[in-house]
Amino acid sequence: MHDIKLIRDNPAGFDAALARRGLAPLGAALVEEDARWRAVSTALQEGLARRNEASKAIGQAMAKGDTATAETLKAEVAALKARLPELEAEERTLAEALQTRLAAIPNLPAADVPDGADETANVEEHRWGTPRTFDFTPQDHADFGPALGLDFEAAAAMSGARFAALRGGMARLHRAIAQFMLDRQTGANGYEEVNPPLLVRDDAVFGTGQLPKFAEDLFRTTTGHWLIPTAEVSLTNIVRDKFLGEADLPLRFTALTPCFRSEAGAAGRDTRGFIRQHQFEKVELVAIATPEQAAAEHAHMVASAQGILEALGLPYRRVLLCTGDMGFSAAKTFDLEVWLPSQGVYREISSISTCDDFQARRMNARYRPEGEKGTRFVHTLNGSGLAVGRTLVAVLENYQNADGSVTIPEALHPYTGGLTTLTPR
RNA sequence: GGAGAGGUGGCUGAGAGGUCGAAAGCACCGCACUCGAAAUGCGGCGUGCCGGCAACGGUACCGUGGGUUCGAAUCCCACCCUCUCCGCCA
Repeated sequence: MHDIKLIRDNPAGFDAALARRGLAPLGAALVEEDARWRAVSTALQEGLARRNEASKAIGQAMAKGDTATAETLKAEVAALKARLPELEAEERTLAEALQTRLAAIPNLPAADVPDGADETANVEEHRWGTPRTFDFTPQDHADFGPALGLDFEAAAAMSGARFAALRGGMARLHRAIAQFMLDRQTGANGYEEVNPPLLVRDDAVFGTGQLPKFAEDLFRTTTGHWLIPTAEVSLTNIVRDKFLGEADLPLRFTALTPCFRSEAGAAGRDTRGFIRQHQFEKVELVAIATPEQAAAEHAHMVASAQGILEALGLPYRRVLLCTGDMGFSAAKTFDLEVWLPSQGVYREISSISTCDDFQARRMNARYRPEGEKGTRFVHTLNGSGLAVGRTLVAVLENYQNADGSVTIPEALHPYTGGLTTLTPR
């Protein structure tokens, strides 16, 4: 959510930032709407002030037993009051309209984000690891996975497309990956483990920015709850409506949760395999920071996610997203992309964003700066550390053998109960 | 699901139609006392919005939304949440 006061002060600057995102100018229209609201709001406040003044006088007159004066004033206020409901209604309508417009505008890109229309303008910043040279043609996990316990058929029969059942060693490997990640993030990386709600209300999803614009990407229950599309929603909303002390910051949260996405806009994309599912698990990282801490937290989060890939020996690259490829709430985003030998490309496995105070405004999350009066909005950051399903795919493909088996990376051995290889049945 | 109790400032907690943005205590900040500290005393201390360079003024906010009234933290209605007991249940 944007601060109307900043737009009021510099509508041209606001439009320039929107243009970087490929959006049409809105500044002038917003400023005009804001001016109309303020005019009505001021008129309403003046009316209320007069009413309050007179009511107070009535109280004093009655205390003195001066009923005549009291009755005169009562008539006066009654007349004045006839006008107030209209003003109130108008003020509310205008305020809501302005809020609705503001709520639909994405965050503005940070200054150091490269301009661009789509992913082709993203900037590769870093590469780690050398893709393995195979002495056979590496296969797609969707082809050799089923023999190892990746059961798409059974899942399709009960749930339809974009679902899978993991069985036997495959399920164990998946669980091992998740536990390994969670242990890393709660250990040296300093994130507090959270087991959060998976069903949340409108306000929570509005707070992180998935609502109101992206309802069609989410699943909704008959009770009106939303299934979280990412634990970013649950973890970030921990601080909703809070006034934090500066000494409490930064807060770091992590959670291993299922994520649910309707994939409404992805028809036909990644229909084979385990890459894009309606339901998947992810270890999410969230940080709540002061504006001054945010950049360092972003770097720490990136390092925390990269550390997983490095420990698993999975080649990856880090990409700085351009203005046109960023999500709604993000001011600056790094994607980590893991090497998939069957496709011969790097595929997104983590997205790590700083949202400055955009989400904090939406959920009213503030802190009291030390040695300063008043309050400020916190900065929020989120990132995957990592997506478990896609990590499973990366492990399968990068560690596959000519005979259709998969060697489990050593870092996972403490979690696999002695299992070191997945062997076709 | 049934019965009951309750949601007030950072915390505890009073207030039960008017001068209540709200007592008191704790916490916090400033000043005094002190070599320093503790203790003590004095003062300050909510948030949003609008106006103002500012001092400050106005307005809204006592779970949320409506209603009654000249006037609502206080009365009425609905909803949300918390707690206790009973039932059911992983």
